Amino acid sequence: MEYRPKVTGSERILHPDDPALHLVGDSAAIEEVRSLIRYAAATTIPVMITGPSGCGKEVVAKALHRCSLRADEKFVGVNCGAIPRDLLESELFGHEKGSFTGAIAQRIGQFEDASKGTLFLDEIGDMPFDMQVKLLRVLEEKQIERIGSTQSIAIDTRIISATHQNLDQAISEHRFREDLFYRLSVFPIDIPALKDRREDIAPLIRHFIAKIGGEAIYFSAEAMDILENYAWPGNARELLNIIERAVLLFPEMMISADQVSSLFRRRASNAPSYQADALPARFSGAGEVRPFKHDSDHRGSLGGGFDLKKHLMQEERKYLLSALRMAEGVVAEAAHLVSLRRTTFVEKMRRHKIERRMALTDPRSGMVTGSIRSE
Amino acid sequence: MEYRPKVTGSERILHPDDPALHLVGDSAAIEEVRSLIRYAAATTIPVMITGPSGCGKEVVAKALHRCSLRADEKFVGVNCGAIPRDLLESELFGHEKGSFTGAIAQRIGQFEDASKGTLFLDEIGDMPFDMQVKLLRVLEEKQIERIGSTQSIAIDTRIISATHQNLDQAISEHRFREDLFYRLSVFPIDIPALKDRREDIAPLIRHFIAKIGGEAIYFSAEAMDILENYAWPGNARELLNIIERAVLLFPEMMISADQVSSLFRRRASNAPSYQADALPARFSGAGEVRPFKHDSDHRGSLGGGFDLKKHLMQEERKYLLSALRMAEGVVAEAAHLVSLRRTTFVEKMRRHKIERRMALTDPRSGMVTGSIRSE
DNA sequence: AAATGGGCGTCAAAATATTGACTGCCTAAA
DNA sequence: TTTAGGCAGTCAATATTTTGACGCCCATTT
Repeated sequence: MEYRPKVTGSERILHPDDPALHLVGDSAAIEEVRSLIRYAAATTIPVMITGPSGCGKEVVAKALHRCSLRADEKFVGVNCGAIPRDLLESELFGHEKGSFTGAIAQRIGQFEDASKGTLFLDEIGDMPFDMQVKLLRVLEEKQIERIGSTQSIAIDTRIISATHQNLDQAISEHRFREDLFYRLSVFPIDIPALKDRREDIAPLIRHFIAKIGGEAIYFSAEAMDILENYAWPGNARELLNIIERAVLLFPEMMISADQVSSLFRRRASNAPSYQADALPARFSGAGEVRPFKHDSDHRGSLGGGFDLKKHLMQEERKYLLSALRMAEGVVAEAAHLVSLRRTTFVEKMRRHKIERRMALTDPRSGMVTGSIRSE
Repeated sequence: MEYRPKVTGSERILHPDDPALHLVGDSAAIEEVRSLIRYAAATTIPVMITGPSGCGKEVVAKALHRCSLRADEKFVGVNCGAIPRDLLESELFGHEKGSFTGAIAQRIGQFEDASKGTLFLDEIGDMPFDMQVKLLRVLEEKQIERIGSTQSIAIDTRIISATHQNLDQAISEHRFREDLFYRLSVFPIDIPALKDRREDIAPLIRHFIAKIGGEAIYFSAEAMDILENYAWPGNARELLNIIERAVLLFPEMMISADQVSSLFRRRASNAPSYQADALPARFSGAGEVRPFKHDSDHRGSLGGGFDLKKHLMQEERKYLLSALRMAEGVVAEAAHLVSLRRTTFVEKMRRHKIERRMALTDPRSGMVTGSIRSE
């Protein structure tokens, strides 16, 4: 909604790469994040990005990096929660050859690697307490020492940290150092959960579909309803996963509400290694005996939730009606239009309970030829 | 569809209704038009809107009116080209009772009607030469006389004119008065043809579908390609007509490229009065004898361009593959998913030449669980 | 008025599709 | 090693769909 003038000319000193191009969505929250990024990009003060997991904290960090003055330098990311506790120190600061068991060769730490650039400390809330101490010292002295070395190396690294944890609580529980917190959170950016900015869901879906790049997919109106009203506990990442599944499962299809539901019901066997472990459970639980010979056909759609025959019938019906309308009720021509024999068309009409006059209920008279359109 | 801001508060003197809300599209051209409108809205100088027919000149005029200081006054439109030449004077200036044959009663002209408001003179280029003289005099004197009256009435009307003609040429051919032109075109706004701002096509399509309001429609990727690359000689109006047809003919459907083509091939019988005049031509030309027994199925799609059976087969195939992928290649479960008997599913697979392993060619390993996504 | 031509609905034969039964394979449990 | 159970592939019986032929109706032309 915001209107930004195009600066085609010369200047543009500051934002070499406008972050609006990298964040998706037009919600007030995202616009706010955008302007925070623009502001922070002009500085090197430490930025703390908070928000539930999967809401795109790395994306924001990278956008910030890319429109900062360090855009041409390295962006290095470290997931402080994912790296085993005793490797984290080496990961961050590096080590000299032989400084501990397994230290076969010298190794440059991420701080050094990101020198002049940006270091992104993800899940900082999960950093072990003793590492927090070391990190704080480094930040204060602006220099590091590799493990096993006594030589200090000056660093000039912009720190962006992120966490999904409530650090206030972590501090009060003494799991996180308050002084470190204040040093990292000089400029806080909070990203709300996806469910609190539902306007962004549709743009994100479009973005993901385009980004994945394979065959396109389309969602029916009801399907979009479901997607926009889901709680998205996994936020944008979960949405991406769902869209990836959808593109894989339903390429070049119009995805119905039922099918969207089936996307959420994730398959029992998640790990591809085992193949049979979860399958029996699926079957034992579900119906199995199922006495045959229901006299009619419309059994209440089974496990999957959708029904090929029903779908094909609906599709056929829509086409029959379209053709009949195009032919203005002339069955012979309608049949011709969809490459059917007239008699076949008639039979199908009977099966679908379609009557010729249903094609003629056109409320509009003709095309608008006048020039002033009153409403 | 029309949006009128609630002026609950006090201020908001200038743009009570931002035109961005009424113009669709983000092309540079439209952005330019928007800022021109914003500028002109603050004044009462005459505005001349030029551009090919159907490109939305009335829309622009209304947007301008609605965000001008006269937004609360009347907006009156007159199509100078559509009104018979001898009625135009009366239409614009009104007449006294009995002033000419047929003047049964007194009539207020559009100039008076639009007093304090905005008068939109559409297709001004088609205005008869002698009317141009009279119009010029009115503009210069800022007062009118009803036909058959000698009383002058002061008017305070903002004039917006529009034409699809090249007025320079009309002037050089002495079909249009140069002095009138200069009086009307103080502030010119030119709207480019739709084909010169193709970025606007997709937003317009979305806008029209929403505006029409009925059941939604969807376009396949190739269908959108066609729509975006068509020349649109009728500009936005033609696009609207096409979308109206599409919504009517293909409600809640995903519209294929073939179907889009059929939207353009407008029906031979446009006038509903005759019904049989054009049909014979369509039939005599097309194939009729067509010796049966082509050994295979793929006969070259007939008249209409699309083929229900083929479509249903494609649809079926997509569903079979989806189900098979969801079931990770387990036919029995795939069948279950789409509510088919296993044997039926197998038969369909054979017909479609689908093999079980086609479901297993999944390039991605699993979901991304790490947190830093490199690209 | 009769003839022509196109369209509509119906029907029974012909073409297709669906289904349950049967067989064999494989794996996991006994 | 045997057994049990799930699954895939095939086939003939059954069910459904498609199709050409026929008769009727209406409007226009001769």
